[in-house]
Amino acid sequence: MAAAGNGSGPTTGRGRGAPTVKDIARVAEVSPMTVSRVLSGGKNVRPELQDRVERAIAEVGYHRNENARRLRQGRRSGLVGVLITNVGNPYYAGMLQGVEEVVGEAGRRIIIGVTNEDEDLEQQLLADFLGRQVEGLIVVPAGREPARFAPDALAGVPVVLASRTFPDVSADAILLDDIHGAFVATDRMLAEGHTRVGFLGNQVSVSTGRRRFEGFRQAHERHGLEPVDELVRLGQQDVSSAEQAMDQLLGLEAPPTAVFAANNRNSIGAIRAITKSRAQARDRGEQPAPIRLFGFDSFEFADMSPVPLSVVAHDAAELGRVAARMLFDRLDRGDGSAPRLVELPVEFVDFA
Amino acid sequence: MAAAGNGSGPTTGRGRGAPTVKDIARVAEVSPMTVSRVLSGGKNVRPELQDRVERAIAEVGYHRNENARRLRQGRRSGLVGVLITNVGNPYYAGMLQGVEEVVGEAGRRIIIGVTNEDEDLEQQLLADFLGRQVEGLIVVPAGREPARFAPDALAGVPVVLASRTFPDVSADAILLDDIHGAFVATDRMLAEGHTRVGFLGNQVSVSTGRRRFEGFRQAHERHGLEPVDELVRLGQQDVSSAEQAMDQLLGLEAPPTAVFAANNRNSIGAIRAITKSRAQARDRGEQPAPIRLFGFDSFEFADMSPVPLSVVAHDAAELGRVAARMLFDRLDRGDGSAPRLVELPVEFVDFA
DNA sequence: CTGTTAGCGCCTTCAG
DNA sequence: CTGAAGGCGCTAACAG
Repeated sequence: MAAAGNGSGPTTGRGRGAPTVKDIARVAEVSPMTVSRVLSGGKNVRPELQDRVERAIAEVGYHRNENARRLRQGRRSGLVGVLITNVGNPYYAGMLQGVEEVVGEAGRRIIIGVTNEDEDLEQQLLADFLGRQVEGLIVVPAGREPARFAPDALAGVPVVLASRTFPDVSADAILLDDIHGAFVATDRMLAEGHTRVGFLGNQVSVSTGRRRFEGFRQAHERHGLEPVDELVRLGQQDVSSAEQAMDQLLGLEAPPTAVFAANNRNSIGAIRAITKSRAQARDRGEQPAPIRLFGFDSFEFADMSPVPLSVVAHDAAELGRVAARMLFDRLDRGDGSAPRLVELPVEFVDFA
Repeated sequence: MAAAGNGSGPTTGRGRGAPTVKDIARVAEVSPMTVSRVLSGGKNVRPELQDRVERAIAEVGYHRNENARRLRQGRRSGLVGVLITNVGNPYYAGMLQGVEEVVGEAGRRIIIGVTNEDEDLEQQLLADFLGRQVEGLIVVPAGREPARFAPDALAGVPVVLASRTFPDVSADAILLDDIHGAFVATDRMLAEGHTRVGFLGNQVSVSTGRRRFEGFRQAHERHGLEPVDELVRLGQQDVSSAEQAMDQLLGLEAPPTAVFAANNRNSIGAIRAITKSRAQARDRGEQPAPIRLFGFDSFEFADMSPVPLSVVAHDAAELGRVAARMLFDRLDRGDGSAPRLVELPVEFVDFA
């Protein structure tokens, strides 16, 4: 039925804006307080009134204003702010999925912000989220400013840094076992006899970039070697720039015989470049030199790569789930305890 | 400095909870109204007071409570509720990215809900979003209940249905050109001489499933044929169930010589099954029969498929952007105008 | 330019 | 069991 009569008369009083408890009260001929009681489960309300109120609610299509409710109760919003750099990257999408699972089960919701690796935008979104009374934050930090994640800067709202962190930040963080993963991958390639190993990765100003390069370097050190400068390419954020970087490596006079791609964007770019280059070689009637490729991050279809590939595999969704659990832990316990740093294990998988 | 002295005295009065305009007013020795004026740009405030207030704000780390502000102003939340079935599917992640771009540029934020194809959960999330005063909704509907998207049910909050819709729903919708896409793909395969063409897709209770099957059927009709019942497999929602379904098709006495996969999950599952089956055939020393594969949705790595593949390509992010623009159009114009239905064009791409 | 009053929608508190 | 009063944090509307 959904009362269409909308104007004068004391029926709904719905001039503009959503109906309120007052409107319901008027229709049900009770006080706003009784409406509120019914909305909160109907304890201590006479069944008859309960009924009248419920009918009125259905009639006008009332939805309780959760924000006003929380304001009065002095509670925060029930929102968790999630800040990622890019939803298009399946790694972050997977992480978001994991966060959502845990946050959703807790009856809370996610408000998302995409920073696109822009520090100013990140700062703006943080302020926006705080203004919206988020209960906590899960952030893949874009910039090099740990200060903005200090408790003071966030009005005491807890934050979990995900995937990336800072040297001396006072916040929980969940990382992958970047150094070890990169170390083992590189070590394996060096043990196979490769001496010129390429590196495609993030800027070292990003902690994942720094840590994965560190593992790469340590493996070289173990073999009495050093990374070859001209084979190191940093800063590729998407597949096409990664492909270009790999093209450049392949075009060198002495190209690498093996490559470590420090994330899935770079792995996929490398696969594309190698595939293209091999096709061109065959067109020229040459036998293309094989390239040993090891990538950080697994991804859908990694097992179908046209180029033999090994990966440092992990579970992005699990990282998201753990991040959310760490956040809730802190919400429950209060922010007394010291910041925690968790590193998720990685696996090594070879795809023929 | 961030005032540490936190207890007695009229300095901050921050017993618990975030500081408020009153706290700032006390510290700056002005009235709350002056604080409010400064927060709103400082028009009509003496520079000296402005300064005092700004200093106080910085000192206590104040963030304006956006929810209370909006309550007073009678404005809604500045949130757009986005309901999708699964963030892990790159198609929906891409769509989310597109929505975010447009919503973010408009200075609004996204609150997300993941329905996991669960109708009850969908209904619950819709109610939650309305309670949170979302300004609009973008929904990939999970169920078969158009009623819940009627204006009455949503308290007049506008909704744009994305990717899927219902026969007689009174809401804006943005779809892909499903029927035509499936028609052309199937028509091509039939024109190549295939007569037993498999179909892997959604249940027909989902509009994309229904529409894509309809295109499949129309193409058969055009060639004087009918879809072969035993080659039609519906309801695979993920890669592994799609792979199983394709396994079954390949195991038939007369397997299909061509297959139309109606979405990316089914395409990838089919590729996996075909690849596996071909490897097994080769192991037995047999020459595997080639399979013609055409998939709806492009996806990263489609061009690197180990099985020759053609796709009905489109831009998920663009679908998201258009959905968001349609929503804002309606917010601006008011809900006077009739519901709009937009169909995004598709392209046909062959990967050797 | 500044402060006071009042009220957004809701619910805690206290009186009946 | 029910209602009236008052206030969460903020800002329009109105005084000064």
